Amino acid sequence: MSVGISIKLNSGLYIRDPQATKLGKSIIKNSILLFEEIGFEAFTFKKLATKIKTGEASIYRYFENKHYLFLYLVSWYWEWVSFLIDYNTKNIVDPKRKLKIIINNFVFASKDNPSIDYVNESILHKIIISEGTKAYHIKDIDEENQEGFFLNYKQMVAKVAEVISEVNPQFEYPRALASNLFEMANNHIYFAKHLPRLTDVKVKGEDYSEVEKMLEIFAEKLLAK
Amino acid sequence: MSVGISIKLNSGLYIRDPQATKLGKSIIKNSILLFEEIGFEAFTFKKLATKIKTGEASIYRYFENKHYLFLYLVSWYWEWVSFLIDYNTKNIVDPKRKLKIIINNFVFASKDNPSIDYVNESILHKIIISEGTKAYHIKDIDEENQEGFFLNYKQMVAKVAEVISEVNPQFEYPRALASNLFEMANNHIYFAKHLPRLTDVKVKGEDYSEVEKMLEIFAEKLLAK
DNA sequence: ACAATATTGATAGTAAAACTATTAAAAAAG
DNA sequence: CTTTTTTAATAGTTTTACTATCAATATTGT
Repeated sequence: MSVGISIKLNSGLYIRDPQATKLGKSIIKNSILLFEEIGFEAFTFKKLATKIKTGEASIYRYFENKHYLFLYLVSWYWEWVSFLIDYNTKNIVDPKRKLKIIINNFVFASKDNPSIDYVNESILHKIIISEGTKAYHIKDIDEENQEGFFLNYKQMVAKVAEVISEVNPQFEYPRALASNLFEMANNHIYFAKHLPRLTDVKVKGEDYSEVEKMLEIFAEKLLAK
Repeated sequence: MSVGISIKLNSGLYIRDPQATKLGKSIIKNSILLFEEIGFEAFTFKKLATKIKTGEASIYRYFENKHYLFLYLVSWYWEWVSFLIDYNTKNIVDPKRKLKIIINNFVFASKDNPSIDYVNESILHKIIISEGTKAYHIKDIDEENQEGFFLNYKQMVAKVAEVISEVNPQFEYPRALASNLFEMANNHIYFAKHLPRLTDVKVKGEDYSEVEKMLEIFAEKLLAK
């Protein structure tokens, strides 16, 4: 039985709603796998089409190009983390505990029972860690922002910033800390794996607990009164 | 008169040393301008060749491809910031003052008298802000790291981490804080300009002083004993 | 159940990007 | 001032990024 998660994303991101058809879901599912396998640069619609045994043109009927498909997946992730935060902080009143849970969700981004079968959240998380920021480091950032393509990220940051302000209403940078904790979580998992001299934490396999601990200490020190 | 800065970069980054010839210098100079004008994705060797009135093939004699040229420029920036830190913290003993100067260099990355005429450091800084992280968010990260292509970043981070440890020897994350201050400087200038709801600071034109202040406060709180 | 409509699969084609190769002309070095 | 290196000009190949067409298949509305 599904827990009833529904991920609604800006309809400007796609031409045809991929969640509405079998082929669309296959595009989502397999693009996540393919981005992880070969990386953003080498990813092409032709390769994806071959993988899911359809024509290149069929994919173009769903997404204008690789960038929009990627942004769709990244937006999905932002929504997913938002959902996790809501789900896991439900009925918790202590803002410090809430923030700890948020940090845990930034770092692990996982949930025991999977939500939507055609999205492998764990692989999606890996993509975000290695290249998630490419979704918004683009020349057309202002036009796309105008279209509301980054609302999911902003809403998630606003949600976290609110908790931060609850922890310490005097803290002047709640949004900056929120986005920084999110970015740091991804960055330092990446650094630990690939450029270890840029960090002090170690990760072994999927064990990111040192990253989590570091973020907790950072947050605690920054929000101390 | 030049101050005598010499920027030495890993020779694996290029096929022929661009600093050694007129055309090479023109490639450096104009690629900085072109990356800034049209962005990483739209940048091609053909367009660059047209801009500097040479053939595409001539550029391929200097750099294997766009990625290596870009990495060359980003490495230049890392070296440049390292130089600025050395230059501006010379003879200063108080580590807290040193760290303030480092933060100032992360945010402004500028120097009154220009160093090398064919590199516009101010435009290079803009490129780093908008897309610098693309240099190391790549599929071949481990192979390229093996080749030493990120040593300039690592050395810069090590240098800053040392100052951080001087400020507070008990602080457990000197490298992570060093890389984070650098990344935050770029990120929050970008956010303030393009995705303002992801930060709390404002930038007006080239005035990044709010970013600087935020980083100072972050560093101070994190390093308080 | 069946006609109307929408979606797909298969094929083909164009324009630009990402290179490689060749050779004559120009520049630099000994 | 001749040998060697470097560049300019041209041409060609493969791959990417995308558009168009249309018959086959699925979906939907009654």
